[in-house]
Amino acid sequence: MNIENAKSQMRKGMLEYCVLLLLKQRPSYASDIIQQLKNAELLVVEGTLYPLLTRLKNDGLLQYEWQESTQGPPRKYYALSAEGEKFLEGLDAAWNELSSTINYLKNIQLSINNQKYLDDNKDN
Amino acid sequence: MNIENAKSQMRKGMLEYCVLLLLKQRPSYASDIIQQLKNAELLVVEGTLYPLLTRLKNDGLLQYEWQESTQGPPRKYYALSAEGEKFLEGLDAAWNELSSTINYLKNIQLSINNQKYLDDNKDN
DNA sequence: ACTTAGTACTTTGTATTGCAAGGTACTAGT
DNA sequence: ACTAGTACCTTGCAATACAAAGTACTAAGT
Repeated sequence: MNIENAKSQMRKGMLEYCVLLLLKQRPSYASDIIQQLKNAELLVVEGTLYPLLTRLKNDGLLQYEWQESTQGPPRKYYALSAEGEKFLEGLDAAWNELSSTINYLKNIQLSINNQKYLDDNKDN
Repeated sequence: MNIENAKSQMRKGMLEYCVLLLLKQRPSYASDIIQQLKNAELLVVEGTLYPLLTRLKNDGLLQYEWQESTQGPPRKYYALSAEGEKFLEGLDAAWNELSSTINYLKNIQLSINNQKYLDDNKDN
């Protein structure tokens, strides 16, 4: 068990949210997204991102259009669809829920828990 | 693609963190943990939790001891090991990172991004 | 024209993990 | 015995992050 694997698991699911957040702000192509996430200190590799983008597109949450580049092959610029925007609102809600759950768990007062522990076991 | 699956993916990895947070506060057995997470609005089922606890124990992050119950079969009370406490500190750091990454992505100013977008494409 | 380097997109195979469903076992009350 | 309640465990499946390897296009140097 290493902490890297745990972090990778934490990223799971969050990545989808992060990518949609980025694309809400402006259309981007894959390598650009990877760079932006790197700026936000979230490391993602191609083998993760490309299947994710394809999946989101197949689910109707994203659209793309090809754009020429002066620096190499053409790029697929992805952007949120209307459905994608709605979906993102759902993820916002999910994130807020999860975030407050964890803050709740981090902040439970020891005294309260100890009291509950005593109550639960008073008949033993 | 439904939002429920997305939420489930978000929970992935977080669950491990939540369970360790709970166990840091007091030793608990599986059904108790499920109930506590329910109170925190995080739904978890047996088929998820038991393998997780076993895994954490095999990795040396948890210990357990059997305790008699007046209400049924004996219970396995799990508690953090010393190694588990260290690991939890690592997860705390990972959570803080992820949390600030997402807040960063949520708060990027549109104006800044639009400017960058124009810069990136000024030669097209 | 050929080669090399850089950029971009794609696919395959593996490991991890959440979850539904079904199973085992212990205790207490009828 | 039998039933209900509680607790623990296992199996099989689906979703997904990631490493690694592959394809294709452009531009620059020879």
